[in-house]
Amino acid sequence: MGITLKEVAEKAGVSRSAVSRTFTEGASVSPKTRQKIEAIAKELGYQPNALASSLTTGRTKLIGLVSNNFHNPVFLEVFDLFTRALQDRDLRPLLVNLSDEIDPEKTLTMLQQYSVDGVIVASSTLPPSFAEAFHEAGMPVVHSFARATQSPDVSIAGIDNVECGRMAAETLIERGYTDVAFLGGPATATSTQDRLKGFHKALMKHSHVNCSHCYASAYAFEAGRDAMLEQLKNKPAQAYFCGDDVLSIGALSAVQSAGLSVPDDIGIIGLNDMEMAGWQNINLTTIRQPIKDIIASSVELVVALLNDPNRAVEARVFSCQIIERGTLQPILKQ
Amino acid sequence: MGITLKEVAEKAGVSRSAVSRTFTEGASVSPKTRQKIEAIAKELGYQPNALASSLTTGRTKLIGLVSNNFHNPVFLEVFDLFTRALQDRDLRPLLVNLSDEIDPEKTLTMLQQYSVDGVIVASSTLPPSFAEAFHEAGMPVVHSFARATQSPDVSIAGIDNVECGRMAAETLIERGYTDVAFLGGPATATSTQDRLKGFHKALMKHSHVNCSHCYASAYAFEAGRDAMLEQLKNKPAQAYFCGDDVLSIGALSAVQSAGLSVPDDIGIIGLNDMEMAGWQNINLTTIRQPIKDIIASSVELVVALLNDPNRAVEARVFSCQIIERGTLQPILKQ
DNA sequence: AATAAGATTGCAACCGGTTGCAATAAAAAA
DNA sequence: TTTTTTATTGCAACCGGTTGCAATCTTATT
Repeated sequence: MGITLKEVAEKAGVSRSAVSRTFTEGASVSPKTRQKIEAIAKELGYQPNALASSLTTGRTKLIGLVSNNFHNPVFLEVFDLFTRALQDRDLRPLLVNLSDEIDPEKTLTMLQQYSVDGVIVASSTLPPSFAEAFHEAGMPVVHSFARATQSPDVSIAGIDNVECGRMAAETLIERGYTDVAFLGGPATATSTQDRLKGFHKALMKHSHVNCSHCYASAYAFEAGRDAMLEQLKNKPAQAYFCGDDVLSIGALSAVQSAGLSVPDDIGIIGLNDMEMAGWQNINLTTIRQPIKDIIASSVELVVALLNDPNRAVEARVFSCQIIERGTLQPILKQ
Repeated sequence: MGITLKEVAEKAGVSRSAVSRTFTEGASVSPKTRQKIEAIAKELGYQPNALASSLTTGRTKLIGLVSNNFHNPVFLEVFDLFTRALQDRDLRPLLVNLSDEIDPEKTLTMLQQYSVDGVIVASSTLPPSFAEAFHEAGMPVVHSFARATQSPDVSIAGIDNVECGRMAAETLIERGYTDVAFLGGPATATSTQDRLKGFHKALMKHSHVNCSHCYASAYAFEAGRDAMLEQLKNKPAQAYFCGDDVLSIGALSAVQSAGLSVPDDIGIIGLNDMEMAGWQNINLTTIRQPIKDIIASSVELVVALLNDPNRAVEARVFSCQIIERGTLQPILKQ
């Protein structure tokens, strides 16, 4: 389809090596020949074939971007940030939609066939074994939004979900709620488990506070709405820490459907601080996860990893912050 | 990094050709040798290198998925559907985030360097020239959500935006509104222009109806909100046809902030029927664009195009449908 | 001007596959 | 059993580049 090295070389009256070197950073070519070659290349519209060169250089500049949540609006932000960060470093995201996959096997072979330079697993719901499978196959991997562990088996970038659970609990206590609940995401997700753990642990110290929990089937609007509707059938808690913002919005909608008001009847606090949380008709009090930093860090890590395959596995954990909006009672005056 | 053809061939005591043929659909290998080779390949963990083979076959199975709107939630649905449809056909989406690019040049060379088999431009705001640039470079291209023309220069799949404008206008008239407006997306987008055109044209026939229009700077929440806030400073219209759903939600939020109610004080009708439009706390009356069909069609088209490069350029135009929810006055009794 | 040091260049082999062609083997027909 | 026909296989060239090495050309040094 395109012009090849050989054609340029012939027209320029030089060897193929010369042309190759002209397009290779730091290779030895005299200014004179480089100029001649560049002129002819431009004239012919020559573009070096990245795939062919990857054969010898061993670099494709392809990064597998693997995710499984295409129903949570926060992931649009995630994809935006990832694609830009990768493009800025001259890397190309090969997007993999895992929606129905459980097994890393198929994805792994595909990524191997395309010799991606590295893989980023962007998900808080996939089990650690998923990223580990890539890692064991010898690929540079970063698991973004993964469980924060001191010594993970693959490099991770994310937040300490236990700590987030604690923050949520203390925020609710501060507001004077005495009957609170955790409305988590999928029970199997590490993020859900950790948030619940931190939430419980912090509430232990406050024996006067009643605490319960339940799960939504996914980090998605309908799941949150359904879970909250279920809660409303019996006696609901005074305030809910929801697994994430989209769940919160689902829950919010359920509460409103029931003719109750937020925060007067029921309080809600989310997690993520996605763009929508700040929309004035949602106005969700939430815990901000520093998505930008996590993603910048993830890309940085995967690049470092592919430059030095023996680099130690590393965990980058970012702290979160409460964003006060309108879905919790105001703080109690002491 | 990986096991190569040669290693498998040596261990199996056959030629490299034999191994290659074993992994090539429809190639001639005896069942006996195929079995032997497959066993050894599995044992060694051999994966054929897709990029190397692309050199001779001329097929990479890579499809450039080019978009510029990572702030409109409907595009999460779009990416979900595209990635799945492509994966189902054993194609890989190479995602390109155009957010800041105006010029197709850089993207074009990148896609050429990676020898993508085809390109899908998913955007209703990019000018037609963008997709045309790829087309002129000889790539199979489909422009999804493009302006519907009888004879486009590149294949397209989308809706007839003029017709949508008409539908919106007639819907508003049916409800008895006599002072209506179009709150469009970016004025430069063909989708905006066409929707306005159809809207105007339909209203021409109803001289008793007053009609105006304005533009939001992007298909995004804040843009819609800002535009509506601007409207509210003066005397706003009775009902607005908003450029799309996310603009509608922004507008909705502005109306509510102003202490007005929808649909009692101001009516709103959107376009797209994205998932969120159906959320019970949004409940937006809108025009459904058959995203699924458009995307399925786009992928079908690009596949057809790459199987037969001489295939005629084709336009696939889908019709839309009003989805009644709660942001317009009920229909007038005759 | 002669020599040494440094730059530039082309050759040829290689990256990991595919494929036309001719040679060989197996199956079918005579 | 011999001859045809058909299936399988390996050889070698090729896809579009890169790179170590040795040859050649420049430039600097003495």
